[in-house]
Amino acid sequence: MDTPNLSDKTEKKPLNFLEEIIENDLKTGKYKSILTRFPPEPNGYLHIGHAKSICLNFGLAQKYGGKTNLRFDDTNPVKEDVEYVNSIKEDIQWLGFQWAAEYYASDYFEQLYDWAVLLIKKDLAYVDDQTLEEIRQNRGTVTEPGKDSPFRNRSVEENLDLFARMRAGEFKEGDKILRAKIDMAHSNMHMRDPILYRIIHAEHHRTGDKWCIYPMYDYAHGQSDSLENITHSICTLEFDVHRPLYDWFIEKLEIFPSHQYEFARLNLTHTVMSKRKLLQLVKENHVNSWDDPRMPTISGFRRRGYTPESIRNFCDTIGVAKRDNVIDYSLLEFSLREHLNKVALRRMAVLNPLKVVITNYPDNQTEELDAVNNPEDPNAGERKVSFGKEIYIEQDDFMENPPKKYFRLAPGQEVRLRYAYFITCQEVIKDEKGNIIELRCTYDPASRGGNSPDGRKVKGTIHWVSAKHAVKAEARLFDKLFNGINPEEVEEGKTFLDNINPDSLQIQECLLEPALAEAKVMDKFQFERLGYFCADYDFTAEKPVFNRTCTLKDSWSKEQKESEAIK
RNA sequence: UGUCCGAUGGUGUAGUGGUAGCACAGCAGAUUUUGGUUCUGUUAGCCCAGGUUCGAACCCUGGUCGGAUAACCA
Repeated sequence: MDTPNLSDKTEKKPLNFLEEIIENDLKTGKYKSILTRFPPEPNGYLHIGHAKSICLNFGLAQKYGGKTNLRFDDTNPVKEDVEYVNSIKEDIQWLGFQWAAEYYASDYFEQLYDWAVLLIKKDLAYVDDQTLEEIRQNRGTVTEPGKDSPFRNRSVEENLDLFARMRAGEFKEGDKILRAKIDMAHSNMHMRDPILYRIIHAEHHRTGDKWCIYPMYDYAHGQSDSLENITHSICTLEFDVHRPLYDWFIEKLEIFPSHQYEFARLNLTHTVMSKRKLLQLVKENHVNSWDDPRMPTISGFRRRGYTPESIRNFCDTIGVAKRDNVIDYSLLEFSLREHLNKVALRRMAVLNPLKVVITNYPDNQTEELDAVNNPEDPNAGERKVSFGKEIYIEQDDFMENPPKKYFRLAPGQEVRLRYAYFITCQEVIKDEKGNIIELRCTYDPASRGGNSPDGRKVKGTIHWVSAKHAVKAEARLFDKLFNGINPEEVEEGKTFLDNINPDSLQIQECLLEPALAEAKVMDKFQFERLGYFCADYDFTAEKPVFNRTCTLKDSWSKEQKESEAIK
């Protein structure tokens, strides 16, 4: 697929606050070049919110000639898995980015341990025997200071001994932890002797059973940044209150001073964005998989038919700032359509077929008509489509009693069959229940290709497939997974699951022009007047399966709905 | 209730003491062999109150509202 250059429109964009910081750091010589990192925990699949972070971290590095590391924040073995590691790598690459180096926080466990020993020796860390509950109690509240642990003043020697024995596996989970010795009365709760290490007797997906003590996020993250000489450590807003601690470790350990900057995470209307909830949707089978096309995961969007370009452009368009935001889903779709419109080949397919017999067309005749592959791209060329006496059109394209300004087919009304002929509806055939089952039309042989030599105009052009040549296929039509702009906003006693849209997936048979049977998995098309579709992973030539990525903008049906609403 | 962060059209995002701009969405029109695309026009905004200043979205003070934060998660 061609990838038009979408970057030209970003050239003159004003700087965001991160770019300002970086340009200043470069200008003042604080850094010669920048190094960012994308640090996911491998405990789930990446979602569109991560895409924002990826585009930011990799994009910033690209823009300023720096590099970006991929680092898995794998400090909690019970939640993590290699399945997630692999999916994360695939998603980043699919988005179009390549990391300079691949690291794991677990690579640093030995170094982190040594630094913990150093902190103990400096009397800046101690082993605490309090229970989880006691620790919670003694932490105080936002208005009251906490209380020092009775174990806070253990000797350096005792702490060293205890910590070594923690590592050696002498204690049960919860028996002991290592804490930093800072200030139990600090106004920032994160500075009230934060926990550095806890005991977890679990198999780690990389280090196996080598360790039974694991560093906490706060103790691991900044030091990992520092070890890699990360210059700009970019994370979301909720880590803002962690920054003093991030800086504290760097200062006490006297290591490379990485700096943390926070931005507002992405929120999308009609979507949930927490890994916990997405995991729940998968585990409880509300969707079929992490890459279900209705999921806001990167793999879900990929399977749905989104292009990496459209997602990157979206991330670029929404900008980055520090205020909370909720992005309108339509902006994502705009970005998608903008790209697909340029690159997707046009094809004809009928979702809800209505048979049309052209009474004055020769019985056994078949014609090959020329059709443009993409009016937006002359290089896309043309194709032939077969035409015959019997065709199918869309049920929506005929009305027996049409309203005003209905440009499509109606009794006595003439329309253009795209790339074919003008036809006029002469007769409506119904079954015994009164359902319209067939139309009898006449065609104007002089209008071959879609133009009449007498210059007469028709207002409507509709798509069609030849009955004799059409290929049956499965169409998967998606709607929003959730009702309501914010699915997390629920009444008492309800959960976001109560906002699930029961009609988010509709599977139906459809008819395709034959060229579509030759598609390859993930090929993207515009089915004219219907929307953008992409060949699903389940697609085979024998049984084509297409996902509707999104509909086309449709000012007609919108107008219709409004006028119906008035009635 | 402490600390921290934030507040510009419906939604995002610029503007850093001198005419509030851009995108999406909306609306209206033109073009169109997709009721698509494209093009044109248009509706709509500085949280409030004081202060500094010739001049404030921007600086100061005080409020208000929203968010984060009190896991042995990240």
